[in-house]
Amino acid sequence: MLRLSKLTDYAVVIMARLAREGAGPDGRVQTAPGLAAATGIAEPTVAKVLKILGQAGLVEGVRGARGGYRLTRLLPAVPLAEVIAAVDGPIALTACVDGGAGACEAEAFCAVRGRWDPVNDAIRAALSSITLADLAGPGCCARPGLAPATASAAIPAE
Amino acid sequence: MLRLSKLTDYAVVIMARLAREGAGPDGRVQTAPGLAAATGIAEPTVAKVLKILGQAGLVEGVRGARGGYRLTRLLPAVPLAEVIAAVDGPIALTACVDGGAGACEAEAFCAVRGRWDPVNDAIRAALSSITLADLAGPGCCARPGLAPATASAAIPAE
DNA sequence: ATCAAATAGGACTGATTGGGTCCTCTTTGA
DNA sequence: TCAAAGAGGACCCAATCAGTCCTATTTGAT
Repeated sequence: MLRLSKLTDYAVVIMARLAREGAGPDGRVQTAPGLAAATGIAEPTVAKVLKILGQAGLVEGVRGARGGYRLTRLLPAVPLAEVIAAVDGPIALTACVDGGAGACEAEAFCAVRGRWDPVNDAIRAALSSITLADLAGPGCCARPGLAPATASAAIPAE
Repeated sequence: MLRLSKLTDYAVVIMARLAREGAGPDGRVQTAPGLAAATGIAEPTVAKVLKILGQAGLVEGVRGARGGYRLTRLLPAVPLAEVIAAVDGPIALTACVDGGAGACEAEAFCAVRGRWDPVNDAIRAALSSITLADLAGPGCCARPGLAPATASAAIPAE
């Protein structure tokens, strides 16, 4: 069904939540347990997603007491393709493309070998043109001067 | 990794092979065992894929002795999105979109609810703009007047 | 009329993948 | 010195999918 993993879905939700909580670049950090409570996602899963996002450089982890996570970029600067690549791995519809020779046993017969590249490029382009801000919607990107939202703040009706 | 299923990959290969064998609309039919031999895909799997494609109306099955399959449309008229939808199901990156209410337990918290639609549309558009002819490449679409290729015919160097 | 070839449809099984959890170590503010 | 929180890795269970097989139906050929 061409679906992406749940982890990627969670990643988008969590990053949107980080932005709403004011945990942007150089902002306050937000803890994994706090984000779990705010999003309804299980705490260990939230921690796992944040670790992955941290390795990809999409969020920054602050260790120690009073630690937590914050975004390294504002949502409009984060293309969806980057989040998917961080969580799900490289964006490629078939295993052939990056597997090189030998990955496909029907290589000698394969009539479509090497022709998936335009498809993958098209998908990548589509996912790169959409940013997390598009997914999070207005009101999710905390702007300077705005009162920081708390976890109990009402979610704006959409 | 956003990968589509192997069955979809097989479907593209098989349909490209059908075109190359001259089994286009109103053309000769090609048997499942013959296609299996020509593509290197296991015969039961070929049969399974053809059955699925037949239900979707992408190929036409002729029953009985001397039966087989033929394409219902020429490759340039078959968008890749249609093949993927036939084999893998509807193209949607998340389960939320078509599940309606109640499909997501975090619905009340979900900050990105309903915002995946533009993403799905972008993916669908990208996959609809590519036809099987693009994937099969030149030489795969048998034109009237051309000598019908046999299974042992050399595959044109690409 | 009978047989053989081939599709149609469905059921079943094994393996791969990924979601989810847990444990330990390190860091750091109180 | 302690507690809170992230970092990293290992592990287990479940869902999904690929692949196979069986049976019924159709239809041309003998």
